[in-house]
Amino acid sequence: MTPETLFKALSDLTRLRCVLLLAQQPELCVCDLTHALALPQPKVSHHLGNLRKAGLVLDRKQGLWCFYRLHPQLPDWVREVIETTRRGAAGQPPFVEDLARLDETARQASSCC
Amino acid sequence: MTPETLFKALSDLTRLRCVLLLAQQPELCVCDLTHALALPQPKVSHHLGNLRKAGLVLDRKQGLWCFYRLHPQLPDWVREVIETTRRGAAGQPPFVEDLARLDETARQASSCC
DNA sequence: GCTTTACATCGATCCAAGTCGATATATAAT
DNA sequence: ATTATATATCGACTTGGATCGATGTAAAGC
Repeated sequence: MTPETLFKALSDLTRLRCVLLLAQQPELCVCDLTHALALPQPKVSHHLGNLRKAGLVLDRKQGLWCFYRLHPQLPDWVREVIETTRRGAAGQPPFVEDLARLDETARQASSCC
Repeated sequence: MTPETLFKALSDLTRLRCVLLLAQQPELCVCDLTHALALPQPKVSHHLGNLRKAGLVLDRKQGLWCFYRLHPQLPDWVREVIETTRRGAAGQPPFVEDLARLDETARQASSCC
């Protein structure tokens, strides 16, 4: 994982939003991410594919759903960059809204998975 | 300074190399950066302009030279991301070579400024 | 004044990559 | 089998942005 790979991955807002959500949850399925980000499913899926190719996330298929999580073997400095960014971005749009929508679907148990 | 702005700025290798060099020096002129990166001057200047527009660096004109430095009022989390990256990238190409070339010109006093 | 040096900008080209809609695949349920 | 749901992929279009060479600007020295 080179710095260039990491920053290219995080330079797109959709991917950044995915990563910051995944940094707060053990794992999330595509439909939960789609709802949290309020974006078309193909768009989210496309960017998750990019993150997978970049080595930032790992996916686990279970039945109909596909759960994504941060890659468990990320170098320390990469985890640190993500965590620092998460703290720096906390409270700012659109990241607050993403978390709010995620919490909402979790609380309603209307989650698909 | 939004996370998107920061990561877009750092997602280009030329800009990342500039920032990591500037993170280790109080300031550097364009010609020193050009030598350290071993890249055409218009290319370096162009990317420094991008970094300036992104609010990551500040320039100070003095006579014939233009000195760049990291913006003194960067948010803490931005400085932390840069510093973490610098540590993570230490010892890897092309960043080691950049530092070596920078030290070389400094030691030879063949520096233009 | 002229020349040299340092830096920025312009114009043109080109490629990566994001977006969107439609469709394919695959699993589960009835 | 058929249907529904979740996800991935494909093709077409479009845009942002990187690259390069040439030129412009501005300061310093002679």
